[in-house]
Amino acid sequence: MDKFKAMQCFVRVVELGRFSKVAEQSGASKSMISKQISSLEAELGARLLQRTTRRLQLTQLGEEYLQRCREILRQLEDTEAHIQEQQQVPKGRLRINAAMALGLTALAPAFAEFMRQYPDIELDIQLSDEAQDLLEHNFDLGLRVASQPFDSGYVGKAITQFSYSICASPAYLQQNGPINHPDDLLNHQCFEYSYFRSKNLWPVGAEGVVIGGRLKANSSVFLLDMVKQGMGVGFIPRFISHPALQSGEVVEVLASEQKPRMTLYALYPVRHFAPPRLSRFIEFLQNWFARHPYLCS
Amino acid sequence: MDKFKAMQCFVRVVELGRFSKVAEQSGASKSMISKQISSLEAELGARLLQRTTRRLQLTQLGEEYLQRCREILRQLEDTEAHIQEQQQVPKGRLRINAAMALGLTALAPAFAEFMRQYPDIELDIQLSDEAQDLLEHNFDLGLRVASQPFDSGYVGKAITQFSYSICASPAYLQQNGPINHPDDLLNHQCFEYSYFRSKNLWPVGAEGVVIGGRLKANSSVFLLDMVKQGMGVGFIPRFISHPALQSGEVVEVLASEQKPRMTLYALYPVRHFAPPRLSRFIEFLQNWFARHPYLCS
DNA sequence: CATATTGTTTCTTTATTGGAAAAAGTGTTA
DNA sequence: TAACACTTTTTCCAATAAAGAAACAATATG
Repeated sequence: MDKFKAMQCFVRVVELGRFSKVAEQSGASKSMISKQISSLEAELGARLLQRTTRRLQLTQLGEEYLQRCREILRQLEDTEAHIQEQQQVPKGRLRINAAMALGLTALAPAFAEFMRQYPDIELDIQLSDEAQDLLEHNFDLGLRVASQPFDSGYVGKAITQFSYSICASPAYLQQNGPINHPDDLLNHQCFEYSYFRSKNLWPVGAEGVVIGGRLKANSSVFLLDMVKQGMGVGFIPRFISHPALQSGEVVEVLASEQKPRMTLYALYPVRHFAPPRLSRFIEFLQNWFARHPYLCS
Repeated sequence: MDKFKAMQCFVRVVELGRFSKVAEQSGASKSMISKQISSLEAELGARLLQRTTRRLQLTQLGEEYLQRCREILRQLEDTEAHIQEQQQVPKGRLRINAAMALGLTALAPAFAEFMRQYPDIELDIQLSDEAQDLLEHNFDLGLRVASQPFDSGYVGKAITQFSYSICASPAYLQQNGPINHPDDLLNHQCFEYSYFRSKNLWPVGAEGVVIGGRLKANSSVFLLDMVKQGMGVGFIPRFISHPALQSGEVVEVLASEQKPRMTLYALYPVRHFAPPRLSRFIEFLQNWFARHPYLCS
């Protein structure tokens, strides 16, 4: 039996509260988790968890063991991070959670270049629209645009800022008339983005414009596509619209108006020693976005 | 790979200085040790030991890793000892080194009873005439009659005291005359015991008697056998002669003379938490000898 | 330069791990 | 009280990894 794995498993079970959750989350089978815990108990000669099919309860011994397991595992992690620190070539696995739209657009080329630059680091990228709990899902890193405040226990590091662009297709503008002033938006089909805090208030011009239109969606990528098809005007993050703007498929209007910016944050659990692969990745991202300023302008 | 085992192996290799020594000592094959170290290095991505066929040398990284390994392993041991502490039934393995003569005589029935009393504890008994280095040979406990001072880093706990007996066979005494006074020994075949510090000076009577005879051997068990066969007189630890005295095969002479005593010590490495099975064993031995005082009288 | 010693590699055997599915347990609900 | 929904545990089989023997390679020593 691999005792460290078993200990890790035990800690995880306590954290998530159910065997099956640990199983699906760690990509192992339920039986495996059960066996790990059982063999740990057998080796110690003590029951760690009092379990019914409905409830898991730490025994007194389990409680004590848990504390010590955590300490030992932390120390092991620190040790390995410390060794890695002194190596030229970082290696290991990074499990990253990122916002879907980011992953599909701005981050993809950055990830690709990172993989070229660090051939010994494996990536496990999970894109999701909802911000996932990093600890629960065992992520090393989350990449999120700042909206919700960070949980304590996490470090949030600003990576870059993104700007928005107001886009329409040339054909649409031809048909529906130009947009030269924020107030012009009132006469246009403006798409609403579901996750936008201010809903149908676009923060452009002095005090914003309350837009109206027939389309509302929860995906900026989807909205951009509708813009391309000439269905209306979108308030689209520049990192999404950038390629389409370059190719001329869509054009930007009200470019000189002040629009809010959003900040991309890297979130990761606080630790004694962050594994070097993680520090490197964050540095890399900051550099990468510094070298690709058009996404922010 | 079982990282825990590998770390243990690594520490051991550094302690013993050679792969092959660890192999034979731990009962594994050389290839196993080699693989353990290699896979540990592979996982860390760093070389721990610079090795030629003649010399092992810790790399700088290896040195640091070693420290941390030791710390982690110690903590793990403490944790398990602490858990065991709270269990009713101690379990595990005890690797014990004992003096050959002790094991063959006094200790054998004690071990047997211990095994009956603690069915979940395995024993690995290594009898040897030379006192072995406990750490090097990975013993949990050494049972030695006090002679050499204890190394620092070890705890020595007195278990019991043994007395000596001066023995001869009835037939021998019949032929060679009785022994009623220490000086009578001068006219008898007295056996010399090689490991005796004072060699041919028997510490009996006021200032001892310088004995003479034709037989010298390094085993009291062997000497007793020669006594049984009527070849002469032996200065024999009582725990060895006891059964023969009981059966009448040999008789004791000069029983009322003062003779030195020797102390049986349990030696074990100092640790934060001694595993309960070890504490129990030592307690057990003390009790056992308290219940069998005839060995000491 | 031969030799003895030691770590590594290779190959085969053996033991262990891991997963799918069935079974058993447990609290809830009809 | 019985059916149920949801868990953990067990069982069995396949895949994987560990372990050992022996041949191999490397290197200080005399």
